[in-house]
Amino acid sequence: MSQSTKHRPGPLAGEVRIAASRVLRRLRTERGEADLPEHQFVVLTALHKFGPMTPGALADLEGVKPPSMTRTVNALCELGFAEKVGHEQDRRQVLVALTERGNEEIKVTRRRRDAWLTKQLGTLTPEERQTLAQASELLKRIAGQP
Amino acid sequence: MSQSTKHRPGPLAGEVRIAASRVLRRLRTERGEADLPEHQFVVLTALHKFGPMTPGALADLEGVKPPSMTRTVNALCELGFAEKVGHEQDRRQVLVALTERGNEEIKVTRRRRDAWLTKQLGTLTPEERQTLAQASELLKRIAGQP
DNA sequence: TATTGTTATACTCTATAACTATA
DNA sequence: TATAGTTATAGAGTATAACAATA
Repeated sequence: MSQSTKHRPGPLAGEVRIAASRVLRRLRTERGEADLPEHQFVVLTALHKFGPMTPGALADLEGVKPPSMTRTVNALCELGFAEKVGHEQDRRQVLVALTERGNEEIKVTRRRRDAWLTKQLGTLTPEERQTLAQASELLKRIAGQP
Repeated sequence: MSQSTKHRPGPLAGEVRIAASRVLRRLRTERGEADLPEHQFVVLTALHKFGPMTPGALADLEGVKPPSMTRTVNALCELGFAEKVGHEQDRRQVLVALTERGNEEIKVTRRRRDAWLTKQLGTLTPEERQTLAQASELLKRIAGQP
């Protein structure tokens, strides 16, 4: 396939999808036995990023139904990584907040997961790393905030 | 965070991981109702790429245990996307092969999944697309073949 | 005896439907 | 009556252990 072909949006889409899939697959492979399940970990990172949220808002954000999020939140609470706080105005609602232990867990897990990728990136030239930094910005822009 | 900081392997690893995660999450969101479950689809693509394989080899490749792969392969066979063929030399083994319908399914699914990403890439400049093309190559190199 | 694949069984995560408490 | 969250129950997908067939 020619270079110019790969720069057209259609063919490039396949290239980007494959590249992203393979990197994430490798990152998953490098996942430690002690790591939290992914669906629990992403809730911790959401709480870290947006602050305390209701289970309903977390369910919407993660694209699961409320009963599933109830389970996930309960598991995180039992592990001591999150806690439920009553909403002050609306007593139907519950706010889920990150605990100090949860915050620490995020940091440790990220370090462990990124170890392999960091090593690989170290084998690239500074120019290649710059290309990846720019590409990361573009991809995040395309994908939107969440 | 400064530009130079992001170009160091450690911080860059986080950026790359986040960017890849978000793009794949959006792609999953855009997934059609008619699409095969991911674990079935990746088996079809493996058969497309490597040709007929045993269930055991597929299990190793996808990182699941043999009983799980038996289930997945059976589902694909019932859908008519794959078929089992007896091994000629070693009659303990079974070869799983892609059918013509399975081949067609791969093409259709890929087109559907990449539609959203293609549209997003169309909003970028040619230079930005070139950056993404180069980055895709780098990421595939880092991640290795599978 | 070792290997390949399957069956039996249990656990996890998800969903839909029904229920409780509050607005 | 509507909304937020939970509980009850069922459906996928995966794993471990035990089994059958073949080498």
